[in-house]
Amino acid sequence: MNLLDIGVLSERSGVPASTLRYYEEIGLIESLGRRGLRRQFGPEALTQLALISMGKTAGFSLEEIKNAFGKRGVSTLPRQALHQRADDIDVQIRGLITLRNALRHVAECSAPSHMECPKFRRLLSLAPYSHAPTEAQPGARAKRK
Amino acid sequence: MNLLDIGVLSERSGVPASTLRYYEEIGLIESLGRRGLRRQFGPEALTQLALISMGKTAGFSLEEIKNAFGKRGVSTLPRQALHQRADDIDVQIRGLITLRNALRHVAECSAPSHMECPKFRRLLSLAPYSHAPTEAQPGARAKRK
DNA sequence: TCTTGACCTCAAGTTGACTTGAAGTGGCAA
DNA sequence: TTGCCACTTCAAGTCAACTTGAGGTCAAGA
Repeated sequence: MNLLDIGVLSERSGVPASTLRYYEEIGLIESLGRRGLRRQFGPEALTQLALISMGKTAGFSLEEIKNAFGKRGVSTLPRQALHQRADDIDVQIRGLITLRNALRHVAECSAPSHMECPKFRRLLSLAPYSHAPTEAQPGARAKRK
Repeated sequence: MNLLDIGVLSERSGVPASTLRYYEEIGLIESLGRRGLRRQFGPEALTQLALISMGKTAGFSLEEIKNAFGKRGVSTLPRQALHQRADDIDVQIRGLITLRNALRHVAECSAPSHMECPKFRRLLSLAPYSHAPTEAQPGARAKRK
């Protein structure tokens, strides 16, 4: 059987072994057994890690990712909640498009202060939550390396 | 002049006053003066906060956001770095689209485990970094509420 | 003038997501 | 059989980004 040693999974996924152990500890992924001391993972762990990576990028906490996709690919969330997450991501995508355009603009515009550039301000007016007194963005949380 | 009291800015932006003070302390935003003790902000602060919010969503650290857009709308980054950021965001957008589709699929698919659903796996194969042994995603950092 | 309440400062605490370090284990090549 | 070394556990440390708390200040309405 094609089980992956934690070291191999770490190398293939780019996720440090210490992080994989941590993910297993909090129930985000599952190892299928041991060879000696070493954890062995199934090949689907790679897919799961890609999913986790994307979920983190989307600003979901590990707990939320766990609920949405589960350890063995089983979601604990009701359909409605999942669609809500998807809707949040749509909003986020629109924000990112605006941000990307703003960055490209800043890179090219020669105005000394972008805050005073009308084109820049028009770009930002398209932000999905630029006028939002409403609390908290999509899955917004702080980020680290 | 139409200056905003910190309380008003907080209410309009949805950002807690304590956070606004923190942002000023680290040089991310700037108050234009005081009325008594109270900080007064210019109306462009609202735009800046929208930008900060989007930058956070994109996974940038406050330090990076500061460099990219500056306190007074002045970037300290070279053009090339700004375009690089924009490129990173493009990658991230593609990841989010994949994730959104995966969530919608999970919401509708009746397979007991999505990991074994061929459609789900095909969806994920479109992830921009699903096979990446390469380090660190775009501006990937950890997130909080 | 007096009170109120929203602000102020500064230090310390919190949170999620890891990382690090010390001390131990076990499969495998020499 | 002996080393080696990549793994193991467990506790403690780190980091960004805030939040909280104690004690203080001041503008404005009663």
